[in-house]
Amino acid sequence: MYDVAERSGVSIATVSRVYRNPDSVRAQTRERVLEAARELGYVPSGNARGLASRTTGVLGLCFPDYADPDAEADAEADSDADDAVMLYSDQIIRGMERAARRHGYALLIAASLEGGPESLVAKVAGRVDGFAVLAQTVPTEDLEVISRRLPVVMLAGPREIDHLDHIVVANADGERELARHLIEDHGLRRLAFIGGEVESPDAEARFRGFQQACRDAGLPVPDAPDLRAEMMTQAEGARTAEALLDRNAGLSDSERPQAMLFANDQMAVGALRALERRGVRVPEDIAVTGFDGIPLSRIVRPPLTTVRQPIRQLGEQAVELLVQRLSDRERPPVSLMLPVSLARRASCGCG
Amino acid sequence: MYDVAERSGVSIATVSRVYRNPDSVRAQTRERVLEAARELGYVPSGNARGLASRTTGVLGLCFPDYADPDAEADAEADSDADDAVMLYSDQIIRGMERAARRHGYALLIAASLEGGPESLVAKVAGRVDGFAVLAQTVPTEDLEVISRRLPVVMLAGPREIDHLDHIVVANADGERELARHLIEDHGLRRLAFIGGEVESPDAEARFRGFQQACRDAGLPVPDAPDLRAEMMTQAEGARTAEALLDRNAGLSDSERPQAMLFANDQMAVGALRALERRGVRVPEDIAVTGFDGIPLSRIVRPPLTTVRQPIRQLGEQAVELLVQRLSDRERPPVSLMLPVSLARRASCGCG
DNA sequence: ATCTAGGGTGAATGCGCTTTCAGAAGAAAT
DNA sequence: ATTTCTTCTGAAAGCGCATTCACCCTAGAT
Repeated sequence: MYDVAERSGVSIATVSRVYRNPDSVRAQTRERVLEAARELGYVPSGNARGLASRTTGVLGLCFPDYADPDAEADAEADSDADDAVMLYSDQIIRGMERAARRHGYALLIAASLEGGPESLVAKVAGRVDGFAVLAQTVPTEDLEVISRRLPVVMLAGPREIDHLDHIVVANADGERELARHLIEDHGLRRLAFIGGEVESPDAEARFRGFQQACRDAGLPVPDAPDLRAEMMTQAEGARTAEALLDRNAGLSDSERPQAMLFANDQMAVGALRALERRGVRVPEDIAVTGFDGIPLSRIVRPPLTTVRQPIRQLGEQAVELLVQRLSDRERPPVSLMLPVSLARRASCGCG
Repeated sequence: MYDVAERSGVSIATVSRVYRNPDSVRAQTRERVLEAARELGYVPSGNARGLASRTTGVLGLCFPDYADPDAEADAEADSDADDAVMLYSDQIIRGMERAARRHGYALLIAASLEGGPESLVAKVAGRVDGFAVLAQTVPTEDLEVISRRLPVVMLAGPREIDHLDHIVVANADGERELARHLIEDHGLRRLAFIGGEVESPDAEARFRGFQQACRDAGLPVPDAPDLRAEMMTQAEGARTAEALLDRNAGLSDSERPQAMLFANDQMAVGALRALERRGVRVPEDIAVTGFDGIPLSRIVRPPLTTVRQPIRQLGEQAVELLVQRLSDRERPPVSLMLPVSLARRASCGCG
C-alpha cells in the first residue's frame, strides 16, 4: 500500500479511501491509484483491514469431524452412490453460503478436529464476525468463552448456552406425525421404535414425538425405545433390526410389531438391507421408517418413508440470525424451530 | 491480550507464547495465563495474528455465482430432487475441505458476485494463504494481479495464465471413450453431438474427443457439433433435442442419427424429458448420453450413460497443489489432468 | 563460593490498514 | 482581490499480535 501510494504520488490514506470509499476521492486521483495498484500487483491485506476496522466480512461454520463411515463404505462399494450422498454438512454449507452471499459475506468453514486453544475452531472464531456451530462440535466450555466475544448460533441440538441464538428442527412433531400416519392411515397398531445414543438430543426428541403419537391414538405408551443403537449408522441399523427380529421370533403374527421406526435414515437403510437378507418383505411383512430425508433414502428399494429436515433452510436461517445479531447485539436470544415434512414413500406401504 | 497479560501478571509476549508455543512457557505460568484468558473470554484475533505472522492458515475457493436455473426449477417441482442434486461446487468444496483439514487449514469460500476491487474475490484473496478458482469465475486480469502475490490454482478450464498451477479433467479422453463405446459395443454409426457455448472450453474439448472417436472408427468426422445449445441447461437440452428430431423428420430410418451425445448431463436430462414427451423411446429409438456424472443422471429414467468427473478429487488435488506451492514458491507451474470414467447405464442400451 | 548454561520472561518494534483531525486546494460568492 | 465554503488530501495514532534481543534467574559444574 505504501508502494502504491508512493507510485501514484498520494498518501496511504488516499489509497485506502480509493478502496473503502471511492466516491470520496477525485476521479482522476482514483484512476492514478488504481493504475499503480495494478502495476504493482497490489492485493489489500484482509488481515490488516480487519485489524484496523474490527470487522472481517466473514461468517463461519464449524461442524463435527464426523467422517461418516457409511458414506465411506458406500463410496467404496459403489462410486455412483458416493456422488449422490449429500451430507448434512454439505447442505448446511450450501444454505449458509447462499445466504451469506446475499448479505455480502464470505464463509469460512472448518471441521473441528479437537478442542484446545490451537484448534480450527479457535482459528475460525478469531477470523469471523460471527459463526454457526453444529451441535456437539465444540465443547460447551469453549463456546461459552467465545460467545462472550462474538455472535454464535447453535444449530440442531439442545441450547447448551442460554444466551445463544439457536435453531432446531421439529424432531418431535415430525416423528409424531410419522407415527400418526402409520397408525391412522395404515392402521398399524404395534410399532417398534429404535432409538440412538442416549446423549443424542435429536433421537430423544424423536422418541418423545413417538410417545405422543401413541398417547394420541390411545395405544400403550412405551417409556423407552424398544432398542437403542450404539451409533446411528447403517451397520447398527442392520444389527438392531435383526435383534428385533430374533426377539420377536416366538411371537404370533398378531403380537409381532408391524413397523420399525428408526431414529434416523442411516439406520433404517441398514435395516432395509438386513431385512432383505432375512427374506422379510418391506412393507408387506413390516413397515420401516427413518428420519432426516437423506438423498439415499429415496434411492434405496423400497424408497424409505421418512421425515424431511429442511437442512438448507437451517443454514440460511443461521446466517440471517447472525446478520441480525450483528446489527443489534442487545437483542434477546432467539430460538427458532423449523418445521419438517413427511415424505410418504413405499417403505410404509404408501405409493 | 493486554488484559490477559495484566490479569495474569505477565507480559503480552508471554501470553502470545502460551498460544503459539506452549512448551516455551513454564507450566505454572501457562496455567495462570489460560485461566485469565478464560475468565476474560479472550479470543485471539486471527487478523492481528495474520498481520504479524504474515500467514493465515486459511485456503480459499472462488466459484461462479451461477445460480443453476435447473436446480431451482427442480426444487420447486420436487423438493425431493433438490436434496439429491449435489452441485459441482458442493463437491469441490467437500474435496477441498477434506484435504484442507488434513493439512490444518480452514477453508474460505465465496461465489464471485462481480469483479472490481470490492468483490468477494478480493476479500478472499486478502484473507488466505492461497486459493483455488473455478474457470471463468474471476476476470483473467484480476487473477493476473492477485497471482503475483499468492498461490492460485486454476480449476477445470484453460490455463489462462501460464504461471499458475492448474487442474483439468480429461474431457476429450472421456468423450472419446464414450463415443467409442457407442460405436464399438453398441454398433451405432450415426452419432449426433450437441455442443455448448463456443466459449466453453470443456464443451469444446469434449467435442474434440468425439471427433477423435469418429476418426478412430473410420467414420466421417464432423468439424462442428451438429447443434449448439445457448446455455448448458435442461431447457436448452430439451430444445436442441426437439430441433434435432424436427430436422431429421424427413430422413429414413437408415439415415437418422442413432444417438445424441450431449456436452453435459443437464442437457441430456432435459433431452430425455423432451423425447419422452415426443414418444421417442430411449435407448430403443435413440441412445442418449451426457457428461459430468451429476447425481441426477442416475435418478432419471432411463438412467443416463455419462462420463463421471472426479470432482471431489479435483478439490483435493487443488489443496495439495496449494500446500506444495506454499512450501516452495519457486517450483515450476504444475498442470494436472485427472482421469475420468465411463458410467454405462441404460440410456445407451447398457444394463 | 564462583562460574556457566539455559530456560523463562519482558521491552520494544512493526505487520498493513482505517480513521480522525487538520490543513491545502479549488470553487463560488462578495 | 478577498472571503467563505466545499472538496480533497495528508499526518499520525492505533488495531492486536509475533518476534527479536537482551536480561534475569536458577541449577549444575568447577
